[in-house]
Parts: sequence; C-alpha cells; structure tokens
Amino acid sequence: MIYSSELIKGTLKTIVLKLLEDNNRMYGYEITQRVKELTLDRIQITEGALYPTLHLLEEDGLVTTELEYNGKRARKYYSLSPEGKNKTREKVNELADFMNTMKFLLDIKTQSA
Amino acid sequence: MIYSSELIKGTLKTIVLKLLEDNNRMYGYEITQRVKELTLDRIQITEGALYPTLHLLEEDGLVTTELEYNGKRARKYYSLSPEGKNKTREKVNELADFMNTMKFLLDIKTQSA
DNA sequence: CTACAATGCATTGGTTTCTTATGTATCTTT
DNA sequence: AAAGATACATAAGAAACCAATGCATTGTAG
Repeated sequence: MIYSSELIKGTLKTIVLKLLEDNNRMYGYEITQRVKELTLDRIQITEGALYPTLHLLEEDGLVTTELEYNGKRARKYYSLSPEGKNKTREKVNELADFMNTMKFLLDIKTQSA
Repeated sequence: MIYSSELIKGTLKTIVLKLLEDNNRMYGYEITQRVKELTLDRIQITEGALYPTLHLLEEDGLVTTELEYNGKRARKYYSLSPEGKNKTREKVNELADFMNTMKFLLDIKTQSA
C-alpha cells in the first residue's frame, strides 16, 4: 500500500524535523531514501516536495546548512537549530495528539442523537 | 489545542464518510457540529471546506441526498451509497494504517547509518 | 567503454484542497 | 427588535504537494 498523497500533506514538515532530530544531520536525498526505507516504501517523498520544504525550514531558522563535497558531488547537510529542536517537539506532540483524536473519531460506533 | 489546519488536510473526506457510516444520514451543518463536539473543539470544519467536499462526494456517487424541510428551513441529508460504504472502509483502513506508520516514524530514536 | 541507473541538487507549472469572506434566508432568544 | 444560531452555498486566494524537467556526477552492467 502506498498512501494517497493527500494523507501526507501536512505531515511532511514534521517527518523531516523528526528525522533531523534523530540523525543530527542529513542531506536531502538521504531523507527521501530513509523515509522510503523506514516506511517500507509506503511513504515516498518526492524531491519536488522535499526541497521547497527544506528551504522553508531554513528560511524560518529551524535548520542550518553545510555544503560539503564527496569528491565533486555536492551534498547539502541540514541540522536542527535550537529553535528547530523546540519546534520539532511541538510538531511531534501535536501530531501525536491529533492521531489520538483521529483514532477516537474513527472508532466511534454509535451516534448520540 | 486546536490543530493546525495543515494537519486536517487530507483527512476531511475520511472523517465525513466515517460519520455518515456511523449515523446513517446527516446534514451539513450537523456534521460540523458533531465533529466539533466529538473532538472537544479541536477540529473545527468550516463550511467553506465541508460543502465543496459533500458536493464532490455526491458527484462521485459515494453519497445520495434528500432535501427535507423543517418548517421552511431546508436541510440536505446525506447518506452513503453502497459504493460509499466500500470507499469508507478503504479510506478508514488507509488512515489507520498511515497512523501506525507515522507512530512508528515518530518513535524512531536511533539512526541506522 | 559506453550506456543506463543511481545519486544529488534544484525549479517550474499545474492541481488539489483548504481558508476567508461573503451572501441569502430562517428560526430562536433576549 | 436585534442578535445569535441554524442552514445552505459560492468565490477568490493561498498553501502544499505532484509531475516533469533540467543539470551534473558516480557507479555498474553489458
């Protein structure tokens, strides 16, 4: 099962922040592969979605970047800033809370009216 | 806590289908109120989001409608069609599966590389 | 050794989906 | 009588993602 793209909308930023929290620093392509691997191909982040998101996180001061070369090939490493770490906790908590609410909603069996 | 709107993106259709499955038939305004009530105000569906969604479900043949009058005030009741019932199961299962995956992703503590 | 796949960055145009605002009308409460 | 709640709906715009494309380097299969 590959999740319909609409489901992933709204969670991408949180996923990226969480991965950065766990891995200290990562580059873009690595993030797409890690997510694909961790979710057994169920979530496939496209580059057209990821790069704008990373750039936005940088603009917002949530991540810092370091450009490094592996031979001639450039890699842009992203790391959480202190604000980014706080934001990550916020977003993860919010998502966890949201999932509990949704779980409740989806389990409702009888109406009250 | 009121969830940031981006979180709700992509789940609205599933929420509506699930409510209709549980309640047999409902009208639009009732759906907004029921969701608000069930989620203790955490999820507030705006009418600008709900009505287009309901119309789309109808176009897709997932719901049928009956216009009824309570005095002079019209209410448009929505009910799941047989296809709508199948679709509801699909969407609910997909969302449940997605939430499990997200839960796993958010709990990851160490990197593999 | 050469073509193809994978790695790695990025942008652009378009679509979907939601938000905000507005509009109309009825019913209820103060 | 006014204000708020009920009940429908649409329109303009923004946000976020997708699909496609582009460029360049590195690894691999034939």
